Amino acid sequence: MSLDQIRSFVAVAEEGAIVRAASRLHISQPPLTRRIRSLEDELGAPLFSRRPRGMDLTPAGRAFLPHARGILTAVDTAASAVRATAALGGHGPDPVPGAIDSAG
Amino acid sequence: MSLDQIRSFVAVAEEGAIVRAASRLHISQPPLTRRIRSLEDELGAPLFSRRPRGMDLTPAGRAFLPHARGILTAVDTAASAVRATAALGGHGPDPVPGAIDSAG
DNA sequence: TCGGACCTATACCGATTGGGTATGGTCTCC
DNA sequence: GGAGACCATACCCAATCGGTATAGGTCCGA
Repeated sequence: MSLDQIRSFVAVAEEGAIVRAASRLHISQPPLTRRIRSLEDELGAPLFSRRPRGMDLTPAGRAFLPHARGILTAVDTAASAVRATAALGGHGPDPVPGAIDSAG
Repeated sequence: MSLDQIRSFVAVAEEGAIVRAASRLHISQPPLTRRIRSLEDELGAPLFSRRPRGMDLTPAGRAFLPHARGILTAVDTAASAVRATAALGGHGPDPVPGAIDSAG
C-alpha cells in the first residue's frame, strides 16, 4: 500500500469515476485503473463496484474511505510539523500527533 | 513522501544507525541511505545528524517521529478495517478512524 | 601512529515499477 | 443502429529501486 494508492482511492471515491479522478490527479486513466486494482488486490477485497457509468463504493470501500482521508491528513500534518520545527530551529518541545482510534 | 520512507525513518530512528535499520528492513544500506536523504530533501529539513557511530535525531526528526508512528498505525488500522468489513459481508456501519490531532 | 571495527555516502548496473498511447468491450440515451 | 461515456487490457518506454563494490571518516586498542 502506498500513499499514491490511497490518494487515488480517495479521488475515485469522490469523483465516482476513474476517468474523472485521473484528470484530477493529472495522470491518464489506465495507470489509475492499475493503482486501484493493485490496492484492492493487496487489501484482498474489492473497494468499488464497476458500473457502466462509473465506480460505486462497496461496503469495504466505504469502511476504508474515512481511514484513507485520515492518513492523508496525518501525512500533511506531519510534514507541516517538520517544516515548522526546522524553521524554529528546534527550540520547542516535541509535538504529539494524537492517538488514532480504530473505532472498530 | 511514501510509506516506505516513513517506515525507513522510524526504523533508523529506533535503531540509531542506517546499517542496523537496513538489516531490520531486509534491504541493504545504500538504498536506505537514499530513502532517508530523499525524505529529508522532500521535507526540506535534515531529520538526522550524521555521526561517526550512527544517526542522531535532529529536532525536526524528533518532531516527525510520533507523527510517523501514527501514520503507520493508521495504515494498519485502515487495512484491518477493510478486511474485517469485507469478511462480514458489509452488514455493519461505517467505522470512523478518529480525528488526528496535530497538537502543534 | 597503525590497524581493525563500524558507519555513511557515492558510482554503477540490472530488474522492477509506473505512466502513456492505442484499442477493445459494455452500457445508456436518442 | 449510432453516438457518448466509461472501464480494462496490450504494449512500449522512461523512471525508480535495490544490489554490489568502493571510498571517506571516526573510534578504540596496542
